[in-house]
Amino acid sequence: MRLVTWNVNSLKARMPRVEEWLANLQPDVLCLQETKLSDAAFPAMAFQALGYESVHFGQGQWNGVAILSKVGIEAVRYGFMEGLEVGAPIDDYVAGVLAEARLITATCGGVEVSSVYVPNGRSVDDPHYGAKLVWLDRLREQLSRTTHPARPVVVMGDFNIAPEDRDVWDPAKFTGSTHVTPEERAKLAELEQWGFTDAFRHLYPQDHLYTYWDYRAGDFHMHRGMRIDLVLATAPVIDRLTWSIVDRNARKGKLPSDHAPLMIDIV
DNA sequence: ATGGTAGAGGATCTA
Repeated sequence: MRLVTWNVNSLKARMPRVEEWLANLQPDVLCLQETKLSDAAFPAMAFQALGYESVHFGQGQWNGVAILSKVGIEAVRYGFMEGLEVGAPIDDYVAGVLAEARLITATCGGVEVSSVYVPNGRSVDDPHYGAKLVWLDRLREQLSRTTHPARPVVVMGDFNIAPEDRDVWDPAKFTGSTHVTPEERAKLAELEQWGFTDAFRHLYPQDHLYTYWDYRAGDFHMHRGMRIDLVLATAPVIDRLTWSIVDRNARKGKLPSDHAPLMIDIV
């Protein structure tokens, strides 16, 4: 079974690349982030023609997450449940971020899959940064309420967090920035303490392995990237894990996303 | 010189 996560940075702009890539790689499950589409505009029929069922949680203009599957889509949940309370007290701004289209969950082929687009945070002195930390608390609480680490669970997507300094091309360049702060990394660590393993890192300990490269200044060709797209998987999935890869070829060529697809295969 | 590009929408905001 092949599962993939890909921040496409506008599915409208990326659809030709996504269709070509799907036909070539044939994953069983594809999680998308940043579709930037309303649900009405989501091209479910085009994906159906390629053999995929799909569910989408969109809001137009920004955000938007989806799950495509060839192995069924059951028990779909859109965003967060009511009644979650962990994390700092929230104001209207944080509540607004929590309500955005950044999380969709479904069961595909017996695996509980979530496609996540974690808030960027912008800068550490921006309200968006606080909202990012609360968002990660809510994700953990929802998982603890709705599932269990003894079950096959995968949370994959754009976490907008580099787990370690070696997950950015030059740690010195990121001093004082979001994506690398101890607070963000602590939220990731709490998810791992609950029962997740970083599947790609579990297989590949090497440095200089990235999933995102800024469009600007030729960063991709200069190997100036960040590993901020992750597959978090529980032990029943890690036990079945055979390999993982970042498809850098999808970052090349005409009109690429700034993120590459991250894939895992499980037996 | 705090730069650069891409995508939203149609002036700037977001990443």
